Amino acid sequence: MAVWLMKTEPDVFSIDDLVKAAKKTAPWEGVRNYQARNFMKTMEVGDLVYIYHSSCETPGIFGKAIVAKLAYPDPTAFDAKSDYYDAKSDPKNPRWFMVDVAFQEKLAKPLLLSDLKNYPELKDFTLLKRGNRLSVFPVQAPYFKVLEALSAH
DNA sequence: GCCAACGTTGGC
DNA sequence: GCCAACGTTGGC
Repeated sequence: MAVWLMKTEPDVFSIDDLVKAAKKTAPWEGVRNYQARNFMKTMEVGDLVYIYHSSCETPGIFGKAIVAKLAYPDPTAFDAKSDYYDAKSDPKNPRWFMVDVAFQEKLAKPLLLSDLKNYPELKDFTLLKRGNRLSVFPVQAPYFKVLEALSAH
């Protein structure tokens, strides 16, 4: 089982929105970055996903989800009315993909970015690396262990 | 293929 | 709102 982190702006889609979604499952639409897309294409059903809230008052990891469906074409790329529309994505050769994620849990104690920065063992964690803007990336085992330990407190 | 200009991300 | 960092675009 692989572990991932996916960012979302809670004003747009939050962990609470995932709780409220039908079957507590939602398509992770709107990713328009090739590296993030490529990571989603390698996800497997059952993989763990940390849900991170960005561009908000208190950025941090607020919950966990599970990959519920393998990557498939993101239909919003073909919808001219969507914010995520991409005229250059050909339906016959889709450019953008997404997975479905199913809610697993909200963290009793969120892992706030401001707190995570205090742990030297997370210094090289992708999330905390200078200039990191990637919205989907793998969480390596050592960092997974630290995050699990911290969220268990 | 280079690289300047531009757009986006995201913390603060 | 600011701005650093990064990705993408497009002229050459």
